[in-house]
Amino acid sequence: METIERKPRSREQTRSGIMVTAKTIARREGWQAVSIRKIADAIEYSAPIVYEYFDSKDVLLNEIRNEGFSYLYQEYDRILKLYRDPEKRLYEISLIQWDFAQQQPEIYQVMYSLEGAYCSMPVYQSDIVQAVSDKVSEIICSFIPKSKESIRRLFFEWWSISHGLISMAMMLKDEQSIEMSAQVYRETMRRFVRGLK
Amino acid sequence: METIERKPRSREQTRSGIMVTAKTIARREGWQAVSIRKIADAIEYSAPIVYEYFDSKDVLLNEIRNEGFSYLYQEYDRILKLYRDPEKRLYEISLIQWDFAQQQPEIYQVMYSLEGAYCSMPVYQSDIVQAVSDKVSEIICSFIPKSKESIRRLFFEWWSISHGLISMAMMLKDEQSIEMSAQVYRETMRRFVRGLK
DNA sequence: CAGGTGATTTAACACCGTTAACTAACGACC
DNA sequence: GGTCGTTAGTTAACGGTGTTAAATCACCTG
Repeated sequence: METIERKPRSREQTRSGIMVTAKTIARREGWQAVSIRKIADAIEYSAPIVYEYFDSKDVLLNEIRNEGFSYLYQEYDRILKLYRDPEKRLYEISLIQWDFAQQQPEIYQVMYSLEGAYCSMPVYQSDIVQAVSDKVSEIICSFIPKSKESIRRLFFEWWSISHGLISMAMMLKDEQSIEMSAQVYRETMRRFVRGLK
Repeated sequence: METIERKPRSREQTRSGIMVTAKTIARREGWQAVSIRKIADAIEYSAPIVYEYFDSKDVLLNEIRNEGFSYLYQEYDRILKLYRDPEKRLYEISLIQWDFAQQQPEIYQVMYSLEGAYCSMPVYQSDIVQAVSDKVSEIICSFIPKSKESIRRLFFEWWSISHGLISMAMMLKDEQSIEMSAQVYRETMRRFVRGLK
């Protein structure tokens, strides 16, 4: 039997409200300013309510991280349906990575524990991260089928180069124009993709 | 009559003791476990004493970060005296970056605000970071003299690729052998250096 | 009406960074 | 000797954190 909704919000609404609020505060004031009490205030509840939805702050951050990887997974899928050429595919996926980091920096930060957005759970223990890795690895493999080991190395290299340029651009955003960083990113990723064949 | 059990230490000794202790705790338990009180306990003083030496925790972390960049500066200098070939120079400097991150991960973390080692002060405002940047830029310039803008882009690219591989290797250290990461690092940096001429 | 049940809050604990107020020891001067 | 100022070091406190146990309140059922 469905209970009557006293509050105009369903359980799922409240849950996602907590996540949205956390991200909003993080975007405005940085992750280190995100506290359970501040989130509770914003959603007009008391602090312990947050623990009805998330076992700890750590799992809340982990959920947001997974949300980020999940979004990337979707977008990668979209690209795979749009293009057939492996070169085009990998390059477009690289661009998605960049755009994502620009448009939702607070999520990107929590995904890689950047700028005080600490999440103790290791990334690789998440299924969605594994799925994203597999998807990209597959594209690299479709380039030139190589040994599993080689594919793994190339994926590691692609991921690292992309992440390195993105995180460094974030770090230097106040002294180096985003447009210049974006140019270097595009050139570098294009060169990497070309170098694969 | 109870005597003072605390060893008489000079001001400079105490100061560096604080920094060493902070790094030791960070190495053992991670940066998020480093607190002023814990440091004070370890050096057998009360918490406010730490503030006699550092205005805030932020300043303390910034000092440790600068110490890290200062070490790199020294090592880069050593390389410049050892080799004349620009290609060799840049490659060796890349290797120093890697070794440093492996041997003193806690310092590397605070240098780039990784893994909860948050330091609010922006890196580029530090003179020593500027000096390190200039040194590497000079080497890149000695390769093929190009426009200031091009040098800047190449330095940004070198720094990002190196940092990307290092931070990703750190992140995946429990599921991907360091030796494999090191191999990819060496190959990638070698390829980058070769590509410059 | 009484009782139970689930949602929600209050109060508390043990920490955190940071600062003000206090104490104990020491040397200088009268 | 006694009084002062200085200094090193402490304790105690403030407002904040994540987290949990206990208390409260609104509602449905018997």
